[in-house]
Parts: sequence; structure tokens; C-alpha cells
Amino acid sequence: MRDNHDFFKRVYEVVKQIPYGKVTTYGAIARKIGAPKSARMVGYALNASFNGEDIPAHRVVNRKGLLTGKHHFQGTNLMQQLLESEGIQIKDHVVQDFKDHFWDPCEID
DNA sequence: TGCGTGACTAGCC
DNA sequence: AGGCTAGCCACGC
Repeated sequence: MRDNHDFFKRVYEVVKQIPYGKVTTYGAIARKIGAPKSARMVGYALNASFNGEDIPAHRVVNRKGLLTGKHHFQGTNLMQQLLESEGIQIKDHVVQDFKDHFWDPCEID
């Protein structure tokens, strides 16, 4: 059963499993961990994930491929730079060919 | 203890 | 097709 504490932990586990050069969405993760309605919490969890965990939060974007969380990152374009470094094209803070780079956590399930 | 906010999503107008 | 509203859940004040 576990408590909501695991919710955050599960988010980290899923995000850490995101392959290089791939991105996913909050909803996909939320649904993967069994909380399709708590997509917001996923983003919240990622914000808290900076506890020192190796969470590639930059690989997590919203359903439209928009870098919604980039503003929460240290720099203004850090998130974008990281994604571009992985071969993902970003235009105006939006992932280009998003579905082409989209990685569904259900695939590993 | 209670209201408001937020890295979202889906549905309705 | 595009904009707005509602639902969800945890955390801060």
C-alpha cells in the first residue's frame, strides 16, 4: 500500500529510467505509477527531487512538449540546453518532434 | 485547522 | 480551432 511518500519515490524511479535523448510527460508518469489524476503532483515531486537524486527532470515535459518546468530550473535555458545536448531539438521552449522523442514508461512495464 | 497555489490533463463552450 | 473551467493531491502560510 505504502503512503504518498512512495508516490514521489516512484516518480523518481520512473524518471531515472528515461533513456538518453528521450523525454516523457507528467501524465504518462502519473499514470504509470497509478495516479493519472495526479499529474500535477508529478511535477511537484520533480521539484522536490532536487534533493540530490540523479533525476533527469529536464527530460520531463508537459503533454505538449513544452518545457513548463524550465522556469524552475537553476538557469533560464539550462533545461533546454540539456535536452539539446541529448539531440533533442527545442524551439521556443517547445520540444520539436516531441512524439518522436517521446518515451512511454509503459513500454518498460 | 483551513484556504490558496502549482513543473498537469481532459473536457466543455 | 482556441480559450476557459473543473478535477486532483500535497505543501505552505
